Amino acid sequence: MTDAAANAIHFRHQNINQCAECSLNPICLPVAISPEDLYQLDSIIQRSRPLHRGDHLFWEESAFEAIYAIKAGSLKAYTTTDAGEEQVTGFYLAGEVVGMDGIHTETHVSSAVALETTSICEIPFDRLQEATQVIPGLQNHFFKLMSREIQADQQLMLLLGKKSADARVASLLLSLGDRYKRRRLSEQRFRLPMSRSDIGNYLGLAVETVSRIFTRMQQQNILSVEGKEVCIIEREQLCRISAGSEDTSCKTSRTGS
Amino acid sequence: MTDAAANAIHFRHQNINQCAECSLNPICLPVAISPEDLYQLDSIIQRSRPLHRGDHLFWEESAFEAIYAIKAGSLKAYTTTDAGEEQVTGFYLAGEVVGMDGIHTETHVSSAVALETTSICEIPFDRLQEATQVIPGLQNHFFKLMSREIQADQQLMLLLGKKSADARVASLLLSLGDRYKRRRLSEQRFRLPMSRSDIGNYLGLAVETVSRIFTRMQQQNILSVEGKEVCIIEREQLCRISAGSEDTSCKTSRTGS
DNA sequence: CGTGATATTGATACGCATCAAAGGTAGTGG
DNA sequence: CCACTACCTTTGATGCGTATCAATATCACG
Repeated sequence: MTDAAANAIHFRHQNINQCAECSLNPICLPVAISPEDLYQLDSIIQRSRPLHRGDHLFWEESAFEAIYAIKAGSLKAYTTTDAGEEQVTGFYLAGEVVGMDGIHTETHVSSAVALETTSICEIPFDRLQEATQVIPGLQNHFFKLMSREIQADQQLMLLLGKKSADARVASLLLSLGDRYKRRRLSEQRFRLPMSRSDIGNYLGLAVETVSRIFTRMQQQNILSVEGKEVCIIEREQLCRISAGSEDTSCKTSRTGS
Repeated sequence: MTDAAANAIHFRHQNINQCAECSLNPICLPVAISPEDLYQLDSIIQRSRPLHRGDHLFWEESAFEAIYAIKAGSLKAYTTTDAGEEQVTGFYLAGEVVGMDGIHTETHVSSAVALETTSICEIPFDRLQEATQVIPGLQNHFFKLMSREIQADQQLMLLLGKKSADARVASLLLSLGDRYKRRRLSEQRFRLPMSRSDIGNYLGLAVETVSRIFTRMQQQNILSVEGKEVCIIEREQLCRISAGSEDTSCKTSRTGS
């Protein structure tokens, strides 16, 4: 056992176990871990930094050293193309884990930047790996986290490859709703932490297109949008649009394989 | 060859260790594992099935039980949208590992089908997890494999979200070349295992568009295409097209994997 | 209250999908 | 071996969806 770990155990009686008390406990990394093991996990987590809007958590091409759980706030991740433009690869909300892209090359292939004031739990990867060898459920849980990232990415690929602009926006809104719901927040009424430009970039659309779709959906009483505040009025309809089966200006099947 | 490696192979002659003798050894799962551990890994791998063109390795929504290393041949993975169309999410060549999408939900979220006659090494996931607790480098290597999948997906997202049709096709060709190169095959001249329709689906393009781009690039002497046989003549140019800027300088070999 | 960033709205242009049809290729059975 | 079918690929003509350009309008913030 390392000195640091020994220290951590020494401190555990004086220091509160933040993981155990964190409201995100059921959806973050510590899920399904016994209380004793939770102490150990807690001990390797660093919680130094509060980021402000625009601050970077890590940069593309920087050395990969840790993964990061979001305690509060939100981030966007993006890569830079050879031509110098940025492509937003994901939005990360409280309770979600970011930075797993760098494991392979030991260098981050994306940058992560705070969209608002954001608190981070930093988990050094080498320490985490040691912990996975000891704490029973942790390795599997971490595998699942990575697998979820893969699933999410594949959903986005599908969206970018096949769906219309309206379907893309609808999908994003539904996804955000789902994720807020996991945190016991309202699924229908929430605040978009990112700009229209970020949304467009993420969805492969021009800003103007995103804006137009928001206003059109508002006119059709599917949404209510006031700046960054969104309220989903007709969830059913949004699902239908997201799935591609729209009745207004409907186009049926495209590219039948 | 090192003495250790020589010994290992000698030792193996009594109990055949296919992993040790596999030509894909340096790029597949067993990379960076000691000969003794390799033997243990080998023991949990099942090599029963040779797939024929069109045979499925696993189906979407089937239970997740194993991951699969490709010994020879190639696969495509795809998901099915709510509307019933398929979206190709990836092509997998010899030496690559497929099926990691299912870990999270314990159910596959994509199907995998052979593009040609294909040999598979099946690795039961529960056995693999046990092995990662014992074999030092294996857990890390597996993390890296998953991370590589995430990186590849993000490259594709970038491609689908930002790039022109020509850039998409160029990127795919360069990626395939890179991957063949890893296997010590020609980077410039290879056979496309998938149909034009698969390519179009994967890249978010119509079949006709893919076809047109192939012919145009052939006219410009960038490629030579004869059916499924492709030869990259002007790699530099292809890089430039892939990067999106028709005349800025080409970077060195793109990762792509 | 001014100043730059962000968001909306309209007009036009262009890339790619779609439709249509011919040309190739592989696989099958007479 | 050839003929035949079914599928895959290529090529051309046309239209739609979304980007782009341009001009306000609105918000954030010192």
